[in-house]
Amino acid sequence: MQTPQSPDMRRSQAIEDYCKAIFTLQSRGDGAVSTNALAERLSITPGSVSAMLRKLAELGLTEHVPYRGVTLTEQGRAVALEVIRHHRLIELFLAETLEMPWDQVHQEAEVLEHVISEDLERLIAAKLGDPRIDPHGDPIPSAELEFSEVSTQSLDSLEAGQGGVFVRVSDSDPEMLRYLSARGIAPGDRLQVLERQPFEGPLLVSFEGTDQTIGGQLARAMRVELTGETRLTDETRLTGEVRRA
Amino acid sequence: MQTPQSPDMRRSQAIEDYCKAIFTLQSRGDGAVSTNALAERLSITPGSVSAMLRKLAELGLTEHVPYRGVTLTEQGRAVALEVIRHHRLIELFLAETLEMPWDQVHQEAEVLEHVISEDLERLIAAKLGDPRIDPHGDPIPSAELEFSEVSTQSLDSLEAGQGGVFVRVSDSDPEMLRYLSARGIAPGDRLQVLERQPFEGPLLVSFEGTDQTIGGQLARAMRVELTGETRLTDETRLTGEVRRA
DNA sequence: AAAAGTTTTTTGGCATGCCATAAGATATTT
DNA sequence: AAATATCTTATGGCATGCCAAAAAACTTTT
Repeated sequence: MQTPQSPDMRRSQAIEDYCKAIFTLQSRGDGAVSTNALAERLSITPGSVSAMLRKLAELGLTEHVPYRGVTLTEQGRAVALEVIRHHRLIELFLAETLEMPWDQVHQEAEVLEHVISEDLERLIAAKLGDPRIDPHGDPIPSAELEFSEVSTQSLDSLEAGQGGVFVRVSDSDPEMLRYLSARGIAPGDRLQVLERQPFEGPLLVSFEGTDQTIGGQLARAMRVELTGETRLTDETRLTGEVRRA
Repeated sequence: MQTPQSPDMRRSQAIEDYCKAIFTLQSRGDGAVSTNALAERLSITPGSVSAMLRKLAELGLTEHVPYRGVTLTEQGRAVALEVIRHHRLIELFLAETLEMPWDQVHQEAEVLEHVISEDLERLIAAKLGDPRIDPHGDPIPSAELEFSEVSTQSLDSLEAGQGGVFVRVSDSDPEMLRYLSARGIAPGDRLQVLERQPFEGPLLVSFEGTDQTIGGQLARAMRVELTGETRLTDETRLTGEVRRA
């Protein structure tokens, strides 16, 4: 009576998740994505990934050189961008229209992104005024899947003296979101690293108005768009003296 | 690392669909639901249904007497009602908040009903003001899964002279919804059957203000809550003369 | 009521999607 | 080249569906 599972089986949820994960990993470390990295990201075993990569390649979504890693084709990139667009539109929609707490929208979007129709996507985008940025500060691909990639780096990678705009935090950790929110930190805030403690210690960071000590996973998850300016003198850097914006 | 498919496998989409279908069929024809009826409803083969019913029984969602049909347990009924609540809340939400066309919401809800969280359900319900009726005129189970079943019958089953309120139409057929909508007919309208043509012919039905000729599948899909009043005289019934409300 | 036919249900074999484990293959580092 | 890290290749399992054939139950005929 009707085709079994999905009408278009080139697009299961698992496949979309793989494309998304490859895309994200690809834009961090450049070049091909390793099987292991992918496995870790998706919380499955490398063996499973390996099998799936064969399928993705057959479908024309990726190019996979054995033992060398995988990259997305144009087609695969389109799949990834569409899912990411869905994800971020949904996050914003849930937060704005339904007032869902900021730290909860990701989890919900993770499922919904695979399930909404193109029509619903359009309606949501229209309702929100075709936004380009989601509540975590991530850019939202346009309907035509254009994507303005802003090159960011983790807060943890900054040197003392470097500053920029805190654009987003990995959206997958509600704990972090809650924590940052409670500390009054939000995407869009300008920041500057005042001091780095040695031995992988925390950073002293000046946000608009307040100074905060941030380290560990948090510093690694927070993404910063560099502005390049150095505003600290050698002296202040050495003493750790604080400079207000 | 993690349980394979669904975190709570007592609740896959397929399982929810079975419960919903059994519930619906059970409230139409009373008593147990036959394997075949279920198979037809779900557009799968009886063989597949048979296998699945064993699993449902193991999970405590149904009681299945071989060759005698299946009924829902309390637990199964709860699953069905929850999914139905999701479905109808989503339909209403899409129609009201996102202005999705009336004839499209069902299809979208059919998928979303299985994936929204309890939290999202609450937010949607709150946004809509905890409604009790969905856009098709179907009642929405409460958060506590109380369900006010209104006994309805198909328009086709009415005799000339009988009247009532058109409460809903099977929501699964967008064509019908479009058609009715174009004809200016909507759930909530009062109606009265003026005349039945013999040989399974169409009915002449008076809606608020206008008279319509309705037959075939349409008359069978439209559900009416009887009011019991007979407003036509013998004479008008015979002549088919129209009486306005 | 027994026999025969029809319908409904179950059984058994098979396919697909996706993941796991274990063992072997290849790269990289030392 | 040996050790280590990384990747692939079986192989197996689970969920869900299909089809075809066997079995059970109802119906009709005799």
